[in-house]
Amino acid sequence: MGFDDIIYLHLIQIPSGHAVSYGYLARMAGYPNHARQVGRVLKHLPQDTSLPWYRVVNAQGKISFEPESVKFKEQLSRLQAEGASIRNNRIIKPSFLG
DNA sequence: TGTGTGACCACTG
DNA sequence: ACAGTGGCCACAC
Repeated sequence: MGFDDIIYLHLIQIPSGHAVSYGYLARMAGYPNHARQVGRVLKHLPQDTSLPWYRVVNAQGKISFEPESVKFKEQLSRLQAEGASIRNNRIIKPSFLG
């Protein structure tokens, strides 16, 4: 079980309609200070993955893609489709940030 | 071995 | 609220 696998296991625990931060997911998996590595893992997921990568945002509650990018729009629409509460480009509750 | 990079974060002014 | 800064850690050259 490598770091990536641990992250996957915790990633799939995030309930629909919720979002967590990279740092929260890292701590959740037992790796404090590894927020950047979580970002690296998600970046390398295949395009057709079934994992809920879009439920991970940064500690400010914002999507970590350029607002005009395709990925940004996909993440936003997926979150909206699940009923995540979003105000002013920020993911609000229900979510676990920090 | 050294260096630059990044889907990050906390702190500061 | 926002930008700058320093810290963080794995990975690719």
